[in-house]
Parts: sequence; C-alpha cells; structure tokens
Amino acid sequence: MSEVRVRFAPSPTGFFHIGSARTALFNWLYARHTGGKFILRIEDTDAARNTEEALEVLLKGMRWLGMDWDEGPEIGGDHGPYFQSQRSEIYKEYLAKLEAAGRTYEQEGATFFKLEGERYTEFDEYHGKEIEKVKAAPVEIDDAIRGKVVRAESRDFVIVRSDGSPTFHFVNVVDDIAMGITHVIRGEDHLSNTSKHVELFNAFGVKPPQFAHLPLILKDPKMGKGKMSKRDKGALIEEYEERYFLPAAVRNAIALLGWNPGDDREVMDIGEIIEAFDIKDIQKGAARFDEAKTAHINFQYLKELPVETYAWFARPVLTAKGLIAEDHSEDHLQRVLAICQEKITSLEALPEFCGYFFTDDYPEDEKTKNKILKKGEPAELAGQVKDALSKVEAGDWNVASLDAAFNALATAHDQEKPFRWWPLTRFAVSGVSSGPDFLPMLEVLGRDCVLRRLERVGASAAS
RNA sequence: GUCCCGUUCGUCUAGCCAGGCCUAGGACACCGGGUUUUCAUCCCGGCGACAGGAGUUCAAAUCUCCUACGGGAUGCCA
Repeated sequence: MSEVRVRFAPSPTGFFHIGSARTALFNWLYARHTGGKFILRIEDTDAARNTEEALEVLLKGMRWLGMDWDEGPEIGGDHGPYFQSQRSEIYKEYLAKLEAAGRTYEQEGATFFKLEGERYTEFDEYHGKEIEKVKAAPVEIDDAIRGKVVRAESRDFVIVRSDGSPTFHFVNVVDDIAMGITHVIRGEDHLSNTSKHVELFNAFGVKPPQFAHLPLILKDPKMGKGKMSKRDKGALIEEYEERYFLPAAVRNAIALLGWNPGDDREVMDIGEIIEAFDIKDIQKGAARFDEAKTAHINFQYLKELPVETYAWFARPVLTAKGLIAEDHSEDHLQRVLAICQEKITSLEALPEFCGYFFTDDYPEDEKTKNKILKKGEPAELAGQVKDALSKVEAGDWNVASLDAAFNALATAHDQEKPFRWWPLTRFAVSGVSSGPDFLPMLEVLGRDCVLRRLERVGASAAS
C-alpha cells in the first residue's frame, strides 16, 4: 500500500509549452486520482538560461491551469530542496556510492558511468570514427503505456561534466530515488534514455519506478511536420491565457490529448476527469493539438457559466479594450452579457460583438451599410421607427412594449409583420447585421440610446 | 548507420490485450438544409479512415511477419 508519488520536473526555459503542460497534467491527475503526492521539481542545472522570470512563467502556467503541488517551490516538503541547483550535496553523496561500487571512472576531467559487459571497439557511423563500445546486458523496461521495451546500452556515459556539474541522466535518477518517486510519467522522447536510467537504478541497487512514456504532440499538419515546438502558433499556454480562454477548458482540452475516459464524454469537469483518469487509457500514437477543438470545448464551458461568473471573466476583456471603466455598473454589464453569452463562442470576440452597448463610437460594417442604406427610403424608415418607439415611455421600455410598438407601426403601414424596419434598426443601433436577439438588444440598449442612434442614421442616410 | 517507439475519417479518437455484435462508433472541422424575419447559437443531413503486402483462421481493424512512412535515442542539452 505504498503511496503513489509522481513528479513533474521541468527545466525553466521561459515558456510553458503545451507538451510540458500535458506531462504536468497527467502526473497531477494521476496523483489526484490515486490520492498520492504530486511533486514539482525544478531542473535548473543549466544556469545560463534559468532565470527568475523563466521560473515565474512556469509557476504561473501551472497555477493558471489549476494544478497545485504537494511538494516543491514555495511550499517545500520533506524531500527538498526542490531545485536541482541546490542539491549538489545529495549528488555528491550518490556519486560516492557509485565510486565505492567501482562503477565510475574519469576521463578528460569528466566522470563516466561504467557499463558492465565485454568491451570492444567499432567504427561508428554516427560519430564517424572508431569508438569503444560495451556489450551490456539488455535492459527490460515494463512501460505502463507501451508494454515491455527491451533496449541495451552500448556506451559509457558522462554523469559529471568536467566543470563538476552533474548531468541530466544522473540527477534525474538520483532525485527520483531520493524523493521516493514511484511512477515516472514523461514524454516519449525519454523512452530511449530509460535504459540509461535503469542501469543507474540498478547500480544504486534500487528498484526502478513504474515508467509511463507519453506520446509526443506533433504540430498541426498545415504548419509542417515534426513535434510541436514553442515557435508554433498555439503551442504556448500563455497564448491561451492572453486570448481569454477559460483555464478549465484548456485543461480539459489538454487532458484529451492522448487520453480519453473510454466513452464518448469530452467536456468534463475536473472532478470527472480525475475520477476517470488512468494511465492504462493513454494512447500510444502521437497526437496533434487541435486549436479548433479547444475553441469548441472553451465555448461549451462558456455557455454553461452562470452570468455572474461570465461577467467576472468578461469584465477584464472589455476594460482592456477601453470599452468600460473599472467601475462600470455590474448590473448593466450582466444585462448586456446575458443576451450575448449564448451567441458568442469566445471571450476574445466579445469586444467586437458587443462594443456598441458601451460606446457610440463603434465601427459600421460597410457591406451592411451599403445594403441597407441603398434599399428603399432609409431616412424615412428610420424616422418612422423613431416616431413609433418614441411613444414607448422610458419606464415601459421592455421587449413586450417594443414588440407592440413595432406591430402597431406595421399595422399603420398595412404590413402584417414589422420585418421591413428591423434590419435598418439593427444597423442603426449596432452598425452590424447580426448580434443578440433583436428586441432584447433594444431593451438593453435603452430608450435614449436607440432613439439617438436612429436619428443619427436617418440624418446620415438623408445626406 | 545502429537501436527503440509509433501508424483507424482532414484532426482528436472508440474498437485492438481476451478475433466474429464493425456494411468501423463518437467529437471537431468542412459542406448542404432547417429554425431563428438578425446571427456567430441551435437542430437535421452529408462527406470521410483500419498505411501497404503476406501469413494464421471458418472468420482479422483486432494475432504473426515483412515493407513503407512518421517520431525518438545515439550530447560533457534537458
């Protein structure tokens, strides 16, 4: 009944890539699913590119996606420190164990790990020269995703560089041992390295953890071949944050990259995902990140939000564009959003979609303008609507009264329905031909605003 | 070069381990129609895949082998 202990061990690069986020998420989900511990360990051995800012990007990304850690930076834990740059004493200790066991040797100032097996020299195509190789016994890896993988190492490898700094393979294994990691869930690019790691575990006399190698995330085929890199559009978590995606939706989309609950569910709340998550359901083949699908999931989340919450997310989007002030009336904001929420698929598009509710200075769609103003007698029609709506008192300005006013207008002109006046009116008050439902839109805009804009369009059409 | 991993609709995938219920299911995208006298919502429909070959079997998307393609490792990067 040993407790599950998993870790996410990123190297802070200044970016939080979707692939890293997926690795982090799967570890986190597994910990939460099993009631185990999720450890965040920072692999900051490459001093040159590890900065405070780079770490901040990472931690911010983790928090934005709602992943918390049980041990790691800022909160500590019983197996710290959680920065590799601060663990050199531990590495020295473990290096001594390997030395004592006679599994190391020095060459050109660097410390090598010595493989066991018959030695021979051979011309190596890749290196283009004769090199020493070792016939080491094949290592058997029981991978939770790929099954049994057998691979033999053939060369000794560096564990401490000539400048005294330990290498990735070494510190990774040492830390996993020292931190009591039970499951190593990581990208497939490490699968071939795993034989090195198992050699090291064996040399320390420690049973290796359960490995699970995740398929890679490839770039959108339209963008080219190969795995997704940080330069690809949509590859960075920051991008979704900036575009006002809901973190829960992005997390849901990432969870679906190479995993599914085994049934048709796609949009799931985090509790459901945690409950359903299991390593054995992870895909073997590489996946491609689909932005359109992420946008769709995002919309599903957006639709379900209570209007209060929707407004909480929408307010910063609108203030950023200068459409509303910081202290803009919450009631008014919610009345606007209530009629827009079901129509619009992303928060990013919100300013364009509903800007005219907040300012008179909104763009007019040229196509719509030409179509509507060229047809019939725009100035006359606008005047008729204005007269009809003027009869509705401010205190009575609601959908029912507006409907009645339009119908009265139709009747007065021998029309069965007021359709003739709608498109022009919509254009007059919003500058576009589409938007929220018509009458609710007028109601929310308010009497003064609607009459003012009708007058304006009437004047501009007449000129 | 050598070694390792992978390959189902354009994309994400179900099915594969325990072969028949698969004329291969769902979702996104796309296309068409409808509702909404706006519309980006919504509804209906369509398009569309087992990489190729050989073998095992009464029967293969499912098992075996080969080939092709994709990816990874082979770093004093992580």
